[in-house]
Order: sequence, then C-alpha cells, then structure tokens
Amino acid sequence: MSLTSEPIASFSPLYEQIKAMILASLQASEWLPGDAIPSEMELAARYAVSQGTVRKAIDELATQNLLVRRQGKGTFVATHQEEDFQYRFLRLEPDSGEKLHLKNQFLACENAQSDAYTAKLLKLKAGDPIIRIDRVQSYAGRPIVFEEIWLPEGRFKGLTLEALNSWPGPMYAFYECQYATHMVRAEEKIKAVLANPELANYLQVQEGSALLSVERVAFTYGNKPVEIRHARYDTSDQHYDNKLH
Amino acid sequence: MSLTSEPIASFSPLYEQIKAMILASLQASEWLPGDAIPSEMELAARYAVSQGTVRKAIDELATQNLLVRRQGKGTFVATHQEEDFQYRFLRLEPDSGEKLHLKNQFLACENAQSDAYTAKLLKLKAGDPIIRIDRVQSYAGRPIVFEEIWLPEGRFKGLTLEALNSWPGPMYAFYECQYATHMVRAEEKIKAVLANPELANYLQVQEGSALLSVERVAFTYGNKPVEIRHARYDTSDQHYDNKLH
DNA sequence: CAGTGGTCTAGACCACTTC
DNA sequence: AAGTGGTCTAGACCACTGC
Repeated sequence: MSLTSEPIASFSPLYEQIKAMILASLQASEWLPGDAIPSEMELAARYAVSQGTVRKAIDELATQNLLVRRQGKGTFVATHQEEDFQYRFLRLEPDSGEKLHLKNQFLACENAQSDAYTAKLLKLKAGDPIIRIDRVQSYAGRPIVFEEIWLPEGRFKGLTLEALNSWPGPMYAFYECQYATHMVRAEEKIKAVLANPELANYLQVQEGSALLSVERVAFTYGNKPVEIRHARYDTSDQHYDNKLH
Repeated sequence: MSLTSEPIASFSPLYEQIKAMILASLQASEWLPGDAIPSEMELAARYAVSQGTVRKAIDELATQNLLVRRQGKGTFVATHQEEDFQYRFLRLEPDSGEKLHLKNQFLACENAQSDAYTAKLLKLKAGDPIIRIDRVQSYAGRPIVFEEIWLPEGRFKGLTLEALNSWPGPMYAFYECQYATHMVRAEEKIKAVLANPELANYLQVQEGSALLSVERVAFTYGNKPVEIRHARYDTSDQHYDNKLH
C-alpha cells in the first residue's frame, strides 16, 4: 500500500474524530464552562463534515454531560455553577424526601506530601506536594458529613482556608472559577464503618455508630484524576440514593 | 399483515411515538428477552416512517439497556440471561478488584401478606398476598450478603424454595424464564447499620459490626415495581462501586 | 452472496429564542 | 426576521454476520 500521510486516528468513524477534537478544545480551555460553543453549522464548516455528523458527536458529548444543548440558543459547555448541575455528584438525600441543603464548614486546609495511596490515585509520585482539606457539612443544624479532601498542589496553588470558607456555592463551582478545573465524572467506593472517637466527635454521634464511608476520585477532561474525597455520612435520617439501569 | 400504527402519544416527535409502540410490544411480550426484533427496514415499513426515525427510537431504547444492537445480526431484546447483563445490577466488588462470584443459598420462601411498607412500594393494597424470600450469598466461602426479598404473589405464583435452590444462574434470569418478567431498572437507598444478633449470625460477624444496608425496588416494563429487596452487605473486604456522571 | 446494523450526506421543514 | 437546535426524509455506501 502507499505511504500517503494518514489521519492520526484513522480507523474510527468521522463523528468519533469530531468528538475527540471537541474534547481537545474543551481540555485546552478554548471554550470555558458556561460558554456557548460554535453552532453546528460553524463546526461542520470548520471540520469539513456535514451538520449531521457534528450533531452525532455533540449528541454523545451531551449525554455524557460534557455539553448542554438548549434549543434556539446554542450548545454550552457544562458547568457546576448552574442549578441543574450544582449537586450532580451528591447522592445523599433525606429519608423524608425533602431537598438536602448542606451548610459548609471548612476546618483545615494544609500543605502536605502525598503518601502511596493518594499518589497512586492522583497519579503523582509519593512525596509530591498535595493539599489536604477537612470539612463538616450540616443539615437542619446537625452535622451529617465529614470529609477529607486531597488535591494536587500543582493545580490548586495558593488555596487557603479563608478562600474556602468565604465561597458561597458548591466546591466544584469553586474549582471551576478559581482553578479552571471542571469535574467531568467520579468513581465512588462505598463501605459501612464504625465511628471512631474522632469521627464520633465531628458528627456528634456515639462512638461505635454505623457510618457510610464514601471514597471518591473525581476526574477532569482527559480522564485526569484531580481530587480524592473520603467522606463519612451519618445515615440515621438520610440515605445514599442510587439508580440502576 | 401489520399491526395498527395509531400513535400512542399524539403531540410528541414521531420517534417518541415509535419508541412508545416498541415499548408496548415489549410490555405485551410480543418479543421476548433474547429474541431479535424486526429489522429497522421492517419496522420502518410497519410504522410508515423512514429508517432514520426508527433508528433514533431504537438508539434511545438501546442506551436505556432495553434493546441490544448487534451489527450484522439484528437488534435484540435485552435479557439478564446473557453474560454482559448477568450482573448488571450488582455493584458489590471485592477490594482486590477481582471478579465477584457469589454462591447462593436460599433459606426461606413463604407466603405472607403485605404490610403498609411493601404495599406502598409494590403498589398493592395492605394485606394483599406476597412472597417473602430469604437468602445468603457467599464469596470465597464466606457469607457476604443477606437478603430479604418481597414479590407480589400474583405475578410469581407457585414459587418454591426448591425451585430457587435448584436454579443455577442469577435471580433475574429466573424471573425471566419462569415468570416472563424482565427487570428494566432499579432504585436503591443505601445506609450504614449495625449488625443485630440475627444479621451477625447470618453473616458470621460480630454483633455491632457495621453493615451496608441496601433497599432496592426493581421495575419491569411500564415502570411497574415488581420486587423489593433489602440486602445487608458485609463490606470488610468488598465495597459498593458506583460511577457518577 | 444477501441481510443486518453503522456512517455520512444533503436538504426540507419545525420549534424555540432573541432582536 | 434571523439564528439556533430538533425532526424527518431519502439515498449512498461501509462493516459485519451467516449461509
């Protein structure tokens, strides 16, 4: 066969290549969370394909919650700053069925070095600088969630306890606004554990109570892990809600 | 030769109406789990629309896991009897990352009357006949899961402990084969609880150990709830795995 | 080879938003 | 009215399966 120059990803459908190119633009911050991306016709022209092919690419990115389509307006980069996506990753829900509105209190924000565990999950080297945050979240005046959070220091330089405590909204909106980091997806591992004295104190429960342990790794564009979260939930009056398909 | 093509919902896009009609055929058992449904061209002719419109309808049903497309072969009704869908609703996973293979032991299968709780979730009247099943599942020789299951007696007539214990595969495959009931989706509410003497005995753990409590309601076609499951997992060496998007 | 789903195109028209 | 996404069509061709 000939040695003609070939596209880099050659044996995938066109719309997959378009998807990859849109994804690259997102990753490169060419379009920021909340922004409108170019219209389907413009993108079709840019990539020299038909509108239908761009449509299919955008459709798939929209079902993955990376883009949001709004008829008559345009297609937008998904953001945790908007109502519908505000608490996209929060599965905790009061047993009563009411809406959960958590009040934040950050307890600590300190520099540290990653151990083997955090290094592995964040794809760092053990000893690399990281930031460690503690917080408690309350509902109806009662502490419900205790969380330890680890962030790679490189991406989140200069993060302070004051900045966190004066931020009004959800944390993932904070990351977007202050550190240009949008969370795309997350993986959670859930266990039941007993409250040790420290946890019992934070969550105001008896030592030896049952708590839900939720270990999350959150990823930004390009499957890059950028946050670890180890939460403990008091599930006496709320539960973790999950839908299976 | 063909059935009526009366739209079921009138002021929605054509492909939504096609979806509804395919769904109706599934619900009516016109095509059974594992069967091939008619080809896109046949369906396009039956419903008097273009192939593209049928495609869009099937695409959405396929992403909801109701249908499975196989290039070159056809489109099939999803079934829990196949490898890929065998353990679709099982989120438990060994910490080691190995594959979980559970061994079943059914302990009880008795007729009972629904209480307020089961009646509400299964949309029955309190006092309606139900079947109550207990089972323990083991992994690597150790009991890991204790489950109480409630089924509406009307749909699962004649279910016996012997039938359950002699069934080799997963329970949702059993429901399909014996009771023509395919589970489409489920909702779970997860809490951390303490082992009482009964649970401690079933799961061979200390009384007061932390266990994961998972309450599931499973639905068949048409959003009809047909099973309640209350599981307790021993999460010492395994965890509930969840992906967030 | 025929039959299936998968991709891609081009064009018409609809529904919604904004000016 | 102009611009956006949303629906629908018709037809060409590709990729995969099984006879």
